[in-house]
Amino acid sequence: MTHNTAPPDELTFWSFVDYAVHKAERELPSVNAEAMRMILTLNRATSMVVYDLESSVHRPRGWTWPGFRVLFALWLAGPMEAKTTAQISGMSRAALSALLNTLERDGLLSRERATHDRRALQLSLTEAGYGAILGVFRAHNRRESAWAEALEPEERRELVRLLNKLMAGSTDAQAKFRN
Amino acid sequence: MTHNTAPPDELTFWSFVDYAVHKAERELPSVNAEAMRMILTLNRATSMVVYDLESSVHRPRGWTWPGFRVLFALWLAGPMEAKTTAQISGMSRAALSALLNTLERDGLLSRERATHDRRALQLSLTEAGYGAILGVFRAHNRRESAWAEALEPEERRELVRLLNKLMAGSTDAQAKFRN
DNA sequence: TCAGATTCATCAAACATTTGATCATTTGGG
DNA sequence: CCCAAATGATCAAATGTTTGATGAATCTGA
Repeated sequence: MTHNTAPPDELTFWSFVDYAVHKAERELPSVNAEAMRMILTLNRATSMVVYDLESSVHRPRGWTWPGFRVLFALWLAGPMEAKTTAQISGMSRAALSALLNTLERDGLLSRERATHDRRALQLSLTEAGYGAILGVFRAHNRRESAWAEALEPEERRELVRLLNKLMAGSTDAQAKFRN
Repeated sequence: MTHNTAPPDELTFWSFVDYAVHKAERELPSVNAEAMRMILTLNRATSMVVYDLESSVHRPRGWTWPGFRVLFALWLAGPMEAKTTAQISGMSRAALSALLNTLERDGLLSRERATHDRRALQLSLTEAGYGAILGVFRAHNRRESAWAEALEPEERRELVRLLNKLMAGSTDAQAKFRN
């Protein structure tokens, strides 16, 4: 660092955003500080929400966040091919393959060869899996509600609108998507 | 599912948000759909941004997202105790311990026992680490800029404001934070 | 029809993360 | 002063993720 400004005494996960943006602006004049702040804030906010949900809802019930995502998709969209499950729950096919070992072992879902294409895999919730996702989702949604109360209804809609616009713009940005 | 509505043919990572919220509303009348939509959208948007950054910037350079976060913190805040690094880069002390093995092996940072407390660890970037983070951050920031262009300047500020408000409200929500 | 290309799933190795245990050092109270 | 409690770091085992390779089934075009 050219100008070695000491960091404030208590630098936290959250206050680091402000600190980092200002520091980067001073050190690297070419930086796009607006963009940096937006992406950094987005990541930190999401990280806090996920940490809370995972540690207060999922882990205590012996679940993981990725496991929840798979069971959630299967609960809402019904039995489907593994390829689709990977798509809509946001993971690679290889990652899902590994994850399925745990979920199947725990008796939450079943893997079956598809009849129309013997390469493909058909996934479906077991009875136990169906009962479990119902209860876990209720707890999950209660925590979501607690988070949502931080904003006014109008603000929540605006946040969703802005995030949707961000995603819609990702094609222009030539963003990389999962296969 | 009580009403077995077939999912639309092409259910994608992104379109699943809408599908899931509507379906959950029908199946589970007690659901807080607003909250569900907000958190789901937040997670998916962030996930897309992170996937793009990691796969187009970090992985091709042999870096990982968590490794970048650590080097980034160290670059901006300067040498510091490992405990602080874990705090501001958002990981547990145990996770950082494991991550340091890789980063140290790759010659990007150095671990030293702190002089004032021989239990504590002092972390600092090596010359190589300093040079590397500079280059990687530049590329990282260019991708951030591309994402940011999806929104108008005023919208970017509003998004940041809303996310900050969400975080500020997390104390009221009794959210769980990392130790 | 059949051989090459494509698609689906899994495996392997490296990496990162979680919880809970262990070990070393420091601190604080009697 | 000294021992118990607290603190900092690491380890161990289980889980999940990435990239790249492999094997099986399906498709395609000559």
